[in-house]
Amino acid sequence: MQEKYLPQDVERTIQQKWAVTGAFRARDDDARPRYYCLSMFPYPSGKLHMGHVRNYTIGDVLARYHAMRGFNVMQPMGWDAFGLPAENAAIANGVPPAAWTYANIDHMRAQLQALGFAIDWSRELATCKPDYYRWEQWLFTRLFEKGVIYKKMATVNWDPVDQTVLANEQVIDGRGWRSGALVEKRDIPMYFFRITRYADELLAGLDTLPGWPERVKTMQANWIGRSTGVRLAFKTPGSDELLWVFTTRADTLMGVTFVAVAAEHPLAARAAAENPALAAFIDECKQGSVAEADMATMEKKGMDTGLKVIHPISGEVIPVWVSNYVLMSYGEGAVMAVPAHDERDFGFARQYGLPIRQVIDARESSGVLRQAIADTRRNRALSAEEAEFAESFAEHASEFTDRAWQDWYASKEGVCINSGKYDGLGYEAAVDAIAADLAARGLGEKKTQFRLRDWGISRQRYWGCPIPIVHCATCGDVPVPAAQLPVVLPEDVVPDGSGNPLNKRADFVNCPCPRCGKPARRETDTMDTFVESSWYYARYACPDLADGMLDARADKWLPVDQYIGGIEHAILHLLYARFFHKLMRDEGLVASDEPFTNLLTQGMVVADTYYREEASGKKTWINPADVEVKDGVALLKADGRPVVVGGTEKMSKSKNNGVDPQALIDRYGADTARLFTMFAAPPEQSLEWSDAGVEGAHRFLKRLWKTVYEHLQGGRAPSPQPSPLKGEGANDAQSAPQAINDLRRQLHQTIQKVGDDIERRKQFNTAIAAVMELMNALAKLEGGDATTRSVRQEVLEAVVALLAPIVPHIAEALYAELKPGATLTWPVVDAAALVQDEIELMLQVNGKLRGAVRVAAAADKVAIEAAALASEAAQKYLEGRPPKKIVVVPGRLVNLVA
RNA sequence: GCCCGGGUGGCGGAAUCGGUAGACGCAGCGGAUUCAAAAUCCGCCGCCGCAAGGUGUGGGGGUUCGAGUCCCCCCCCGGGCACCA
Repeated sequence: MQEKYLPQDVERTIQQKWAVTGAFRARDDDARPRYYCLSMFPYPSGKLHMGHVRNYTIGDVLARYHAMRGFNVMQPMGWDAFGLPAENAAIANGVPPAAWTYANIDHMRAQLQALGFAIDWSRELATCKPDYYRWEQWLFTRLFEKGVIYKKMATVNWDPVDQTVLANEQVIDGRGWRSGALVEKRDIPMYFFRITRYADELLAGLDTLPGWPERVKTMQANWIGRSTGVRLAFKTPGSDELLWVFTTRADTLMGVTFVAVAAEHPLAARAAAENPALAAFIDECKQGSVAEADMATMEKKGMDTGLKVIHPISGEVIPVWVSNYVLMSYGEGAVMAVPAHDERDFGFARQYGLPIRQVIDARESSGVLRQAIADTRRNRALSAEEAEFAESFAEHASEFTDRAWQDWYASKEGVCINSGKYDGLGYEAAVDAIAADLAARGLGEKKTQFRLRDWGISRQRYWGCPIPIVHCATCGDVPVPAAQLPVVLPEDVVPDGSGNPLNKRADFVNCPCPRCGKPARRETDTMDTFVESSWYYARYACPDLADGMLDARADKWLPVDQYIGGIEHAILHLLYARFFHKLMRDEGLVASDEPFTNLLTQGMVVADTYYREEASGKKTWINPADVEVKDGVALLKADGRPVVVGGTEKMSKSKNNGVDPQALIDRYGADTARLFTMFAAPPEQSLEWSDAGVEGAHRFLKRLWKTVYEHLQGGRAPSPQPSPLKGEGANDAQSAPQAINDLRRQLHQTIQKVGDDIERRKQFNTAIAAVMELMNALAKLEGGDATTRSVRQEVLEAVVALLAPIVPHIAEALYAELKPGATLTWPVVDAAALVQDEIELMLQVNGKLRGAVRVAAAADKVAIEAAALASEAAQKYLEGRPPKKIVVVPGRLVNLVA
């Protein structure tokens, strides 16, 4: 055995051994229980960043742990290879996206291999390869024929200078990222997946996923946004036409003071025909990006159309306004505005001097007021501000000050007022009564509405999976027949940033119509890259299948037992993948309803961002590795001049703040990199990157190596003894020294804890800490007698096994020295070693910690109370008076309440 | 703006079911070893205080014998918002 720990040597040797034995091959015909462990595949952006290392180490720890416990483990890897960054690189460097992508894949694969992940590389796939996307196209044509995919108009960001569609990310402050031109909204035809047809099932399915984090399920449920409300109509004077709106607050119908419609609403267009000012306003609304965040934060603007509608119950005449805060894509593209009880309506009404009518009495539900009332009841004096507020609320609520308003606007708790016959009704009763009255007049009904919209997948981009449709003047949109698939994307193209280069490729565009044979045009839009990532997990089961999308092997491996990926995918990717699984199920391709049984959402690895701004306003992002921070000033290492500090953000290509883990691996080895990332923070929490602490992880591994080396200098000791351990040369009645029994108890407690931390809690930092504590305790154990050496051997064997999922190279090398020829398996807890005779309880007096008492482990409440009362602390703090009450928490503490 | 998380020493974090706040590690300080340094080993290390003791988990209030943990209000930071992946 080498005296010194040389990670590079160890890792090279062990990795070669794994390669030779095919250690990570997942067998389709293995009868043992399977464990399909999947980490989200990376976008091949160039090199691994710390987020990848973290993600894949978590997956690897779980995969290796389960392998040690006897599971047939599959851990595959692939490449989410289509996407925008490849086109950006092409624009910047003139390299074809295909060549750039393949080069990146080769480099990143080598990095993953250097990290020693237990990946079955025989299942590797890349989504940009025709043998992968062919089946995506095949499924597309099937779904198109079924009507699950359809075509309609949709709004995109249009850069009028570059003459191209922009991604939301490419719109910065309402301008195109390259041209700087003001972005416009433009309507173009797109293909849509009818995900809304599955909305109910996607929502209900969340309840069948106990292995998913609650927060992810909540986010998805809110995203789907099922709401029951009322769809109701306002009549137009002098015509049969109806203006429909959807509302979840029909109980506030009597408080409607205006109706607001989206700029794209047909009614607005009609009014604008005779009103140039209105037409100009509608045009103005078309400026800016389509991103919802932008829509929601922009200044609310509106204009009176001059049109009037009639309130369906009161018959009142109500003005119709056009406003940019109403979205055409949600509900009916029109809302009934109740300024007293909706925040946006309220703001709008105040801005334009529209009337506000309170129709819900909800003062008790006010948070601020509730607190004030509670304080008053406790006779706490209110602050001047609170008192003033409470008073103004009580007396002048109807004056609609901004603050007072906030205290009733959104509540469903109050009862109707100022609402005629509905006065006094609560939320549900009022909605029911109003819906019934509307139904009787044919002006409304209860309706379930979803926030979720159909999934538009057309992208006006080159580097993506071609949409397999041919446009024929005679036959219309014709799906490409299965025999003619795949529609292959030419790989020799270099985009220049002005539109989709496929349009300029006659050899791609021109083709005969598959139906009538006449000359036709191929669709040049490609698919959203979320489509590829929605089914890759299934393809890993049969990546070599040449004549179908999936075969029977899919159900052998699916659903995925453990899925691991960034929290940033909590909604979109995970919802689309769940949706796709149901589409594949309904095509008979898989049997299960959900793709991922257990989900671990790792927190983001974040890092500081730095940039320099050019005169044009364009920002150049600078990698933190190239920046030096001195006395709070950030300087570029290259030129020593300052750069702007942009805040801490998710590591990303676009902000260029990824930290390259390669330096870490080169210097300390993969095991140190893995140990440190697992030790730095629990997986679900975000991790602010810093290099400090890596040394500590490396030191620990060196110490472990040295401890094993020194122990083995005296030869291997025999296997662990059965409990209870006997002392050396002692007779049967005499037990081993206390120190040895204590260490063995700690050892078996640690085995228990580490297994629980990995398997149930999925918290590896505490598992590592427990092993470190055990090693610290071992270091204090002295002596070279047979019993001591045997326990030392037992501890070291266990420590190496417990760490093996995290630091597999060093673990395997040390295990081979400790137990030649043996295979690493998970250590077994010796229950007898855990037994304790005496325990220490904390002693509190009036809830304050005042000391401790030692009692027998089996002591009952009476004995514990007696011991507590007899203690020094009790004498001192009770001053002779008997306690009023004694609280005993078994195994923990005793509290004397005086 | 809306939805979802988070906030604990100088730093990363621990405290799993309401029961010893700060495990483990980093940094720092002191010591041993060394010609010296690195490496290594030992010890100290929330804050105030000489001490006794007090105080302390973003801020304010509450429930409880007992609150980092539960409830109410507020502040700050991160993620997502449908064309970044």
